[in-house]
Order: sequence, then C-alpha cells, then structure tokens
Amino acid sequence: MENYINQLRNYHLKATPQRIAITEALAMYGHLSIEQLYEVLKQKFNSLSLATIYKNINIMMENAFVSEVKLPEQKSVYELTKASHAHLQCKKCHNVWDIHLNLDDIIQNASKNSTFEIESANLVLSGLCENCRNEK
Amino acid sequence: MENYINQLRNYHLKATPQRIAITEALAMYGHLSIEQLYEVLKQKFNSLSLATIYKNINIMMENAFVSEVKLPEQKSVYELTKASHAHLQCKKCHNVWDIHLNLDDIIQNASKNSTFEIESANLVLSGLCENCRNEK
DNA sequence: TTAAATGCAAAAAATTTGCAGACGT
DNA sequence: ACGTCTGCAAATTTTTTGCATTTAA
Repeated sequence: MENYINQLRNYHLKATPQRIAITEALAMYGHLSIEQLYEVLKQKFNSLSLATIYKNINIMMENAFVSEVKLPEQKSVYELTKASHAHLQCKKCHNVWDIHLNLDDIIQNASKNSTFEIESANLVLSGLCENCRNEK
Repeated sequence: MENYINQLRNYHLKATPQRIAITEALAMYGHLSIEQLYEVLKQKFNSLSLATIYKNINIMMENAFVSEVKLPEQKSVYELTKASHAHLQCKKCHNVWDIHLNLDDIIQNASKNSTFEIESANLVLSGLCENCRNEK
C-alpha cells in the first residue's frame, strides 16, 4: 500500500485512492479488463465513474506504469508493467497468465529472416488452462 | 477474380461484388483496417455503407476466410487467412508484413514451461521497416 | 424463387471530453 | 495554494441492428 504509493510516484503519478486501488487490483488479479477493473473498484468507491478508469488507465499506460495486453477473440486486459514476457490465454475461462519465455531469442531469430530492425515481441499463446482442461 | 468468387464460395460466402472487392483489396494490400477497407472500396461503390464492411468482415471471420491481426498501439488490421505465421509491425509507418517463422517451435518450447495445452501462437514483432529506418 | 446481402438510419456500446468541486502534494 | 484528479453529463467514436429493397444462386 505504502509501497504502491511510492511506485505510483516513481512513475510521476499522483497517488489518489482510485489509482492505488487500480494498482492493488492489478497486483492481485494480474490481468483485468476495463470493465473488470470498474467492477472491482466499484466495491470500494460507490461513486466511481467509468471515465476515471479510462483516464487513469490511459495515463498509466502513457507513463509505462501499466501495459495493455491485446488478445485474440477477447477484450484487452491490463497489467502492471513488468520485464518482457509472454502471455497464456485460456480459450475457455478467458483468464490470462504470464509466461516467462525468452523473447530475445525469438527476436534474434526473426531478425535473421527480415530487413526489419525489430525492437520488441508481443506473444500470446492460446489454449486450455489446467483447470479447464480437467473439467472435460 | 473468378478465382476470388470460388474462394468465397469455398468458405460458404455468397460472392457479392462488395465481398469480391474486399477479397481483392486484402489480396493486394495484405493488411487493412476497417477504415482503410472502407476508403478503398468507396472508390468502387459510391453508395457503400460502413455497415457493409463490418457485416462482411464479421461473417468472413466467422467463416475463417479472413483473420484479425491485433496490434500494439494501433487499430486491428485484417488479412486473408493463411497458414500460421507471425507479423512485423513498423512503429513509424504502421504498415504490417507477414513473416514466416516456425511458431510450432515456440509452442513446443512454451509447452515445456507450462501446464497449458497450447493450441496456437500469436506473435507480433514491432520495430522499424527498412524504408523507415533509412529515412532517418 | 428464395434466402441472404446491401445501404440507410437509428440504436447500442465504447471511449473521450469539459467542467465544477474535491483532493494530493 | 496549486495544479491535478474525480465524477458527472454530454459528446464523440466505433460497432451493431432493423428494415425495405436488391441481388446471387
């Protein structure tokens, strides 16, 4: 909590209660959509406005405190910015997990096959999570 | 052209002039956004409605004739469905290219590090294309 | 001939903006 | 105290829907 206040400040973001709550929610759940963030924070702030979520997520992305994860077949989710990693998306429950693959290898390999100067890689792996796989 | 008519029919899509034109545009340009498709087709059909683009792209995706490519920091583009491949996105000119990497290797490697049953991989590599790199 | 597609207008959904009052620093 | 943030309402943007007419097969 104190921790989140300082983290926000490190990214030049005023530590308002709403922003602290967004940070807490993302730290706890890992990946949330705009609508999910709204539902979670709504518990704590009953006068919360969706516009506040949008404004905050936008400025948090501009300041690289939060990152957007674009996913096939579902709405984007947002996460606290971390070291480069890939994502696992469950096609059944739609939850998202981090997976720590070496994206640099992929970038280097791809660089051999192109004239691009590749700076970053965005990888989403889709399938069934352990839970959903066992359910059927 | 005849060719596109049959391709559309293979995917259970009636070959209307608008759909043929969408197919031609995607075959020619590779990757186009909704708005770009609208602009391109508008040349040919001056009574064209944006709703027609949306309806067609949606049904073409349902029938797997067209695929959506979600990109970091820019609107989705659409392409004719092809064998599995990755994408290169230029951060300057915002154009998109296919790159034929072996995604199966990536999937197998990731599978070792997770309990997921991974079915597919979605990879977008971002950087500068040759043109934009040379311009500065 | 018939089911489906088109284009239009309207509706719905998603996102952004402006502003007055509240709040963090 | 100052500049920024919040919540609200309104505006804008994006996407979908309903319907009359047209069209592909």
